[in-house]
Amino acid sequence: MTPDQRREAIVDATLAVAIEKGLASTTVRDVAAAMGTSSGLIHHYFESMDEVLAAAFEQVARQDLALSERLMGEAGSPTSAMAVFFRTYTPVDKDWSFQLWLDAWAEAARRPAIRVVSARLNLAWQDLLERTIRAGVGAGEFRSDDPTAAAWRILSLLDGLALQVVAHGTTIDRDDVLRWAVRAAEEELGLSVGVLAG
Amino acid sequence: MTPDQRREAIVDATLAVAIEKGLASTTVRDVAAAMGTSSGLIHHYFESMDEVLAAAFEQVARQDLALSERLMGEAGSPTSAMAVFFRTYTPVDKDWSFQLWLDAWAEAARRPAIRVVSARLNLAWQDLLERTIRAGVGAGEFRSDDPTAAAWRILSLLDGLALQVVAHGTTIDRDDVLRWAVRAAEEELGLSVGVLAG
DNA sequence: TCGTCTATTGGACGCTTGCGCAATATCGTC
DNA sequence: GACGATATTGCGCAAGCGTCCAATAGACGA
Repeated sequence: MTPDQRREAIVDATLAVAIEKGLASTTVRDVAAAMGTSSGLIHHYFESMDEVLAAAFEQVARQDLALSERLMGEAGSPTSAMAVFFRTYTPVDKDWSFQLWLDAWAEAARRPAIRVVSARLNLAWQDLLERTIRAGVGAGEFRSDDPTAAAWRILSLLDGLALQVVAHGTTIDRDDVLRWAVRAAEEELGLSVGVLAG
Repeated sequence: MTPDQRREAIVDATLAVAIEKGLASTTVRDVAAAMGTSSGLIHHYFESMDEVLAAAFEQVARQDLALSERLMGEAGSPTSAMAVFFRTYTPVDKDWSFQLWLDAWAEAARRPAIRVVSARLNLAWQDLLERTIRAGVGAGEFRSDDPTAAAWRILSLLDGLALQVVAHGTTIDRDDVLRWAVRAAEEELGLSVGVLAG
């Protein structure tokens, strides 16, 4: 294995563990066991465990963003791009990804490395939404007098609702999140009810 | 010190530590040191550290809720109660309180005691909002075909936006949060622009 | 004054953590 | 085939954690 491959393997293994145990309780030994190697190897490629965790979080967050960005780009119109956004942002089988976001937000205030990554990626999501909204307004599909605010509102409402599902699991369920967020977005963008659903 | 006073002292000390170090990395020894007592004493009053942390978080969250509930109750109408809600939910000088919410949401998945408290208090906030909305609809001040969903949307949008300020500090600022959330709520409840502001 | 009950101490226990380090395996190069 | 570089091992270290417990201190009623 080349150094680059090995670094990648470490990040992948870290991710696999973090999915099950959470970012905060992922240990060097866990990662080593997941790779089938020794724990010392990880410190041969990374200065500290914090850097490993930050790299893992960044990878997952960037992959999710890249996937949504690609699928939204392939959509035929801003309206269907927005529908794709809702489907890809709230996948049923990826609670662990959102749990990583919760961990990151909580840790951001105290860990500069995490704050930088988290802020950059949140901004990137908002930017993706804002560009889509502006395109929709330009194409006459959406109506919005403040695309910046609209993008933040759509994103933050989804975050706030999804948070309830992932953190508590009992307050509201996944269907509520998607239904309520989609409905708010339709209102926000001047669309008729049901256009963004399904 | 009576048992009640001691319990209270433990919770207070835990809070003081948690505000600085975060809920997740507050240890028994930290709390004992903050009180100037031994660590064993804490386990004489609490079954586990999880319960201490949950009690500390609950104290802050219940105080905030009680304050909002009281002030909203003193408001003359559902509309002004809703305006009071926005002013009390986003206080300038209490970032640390919202930071504890972030900690709690992230830890909820791993610590049952925290999950229970966090879920209960989130539900209580939603319930407070839902009751206000229903009162407003009954009084002919609001328009809403689903007060439950409306309450969750208003609360979650505010959480999602506030999260950006507290976690990152750079993406958006406090004024944006209040302005955007208020605007969305006015839309949600069929109010004219500016009614909930100031 | 004595006895009892409880608050409080302070350290031991077992476990886990990130990290460092000497020893070993592996592999490309001459 | 030998050698040097480096990838990899596996264990040890010191520190930290929550929890538990025997011992002590102190207050209060009999």
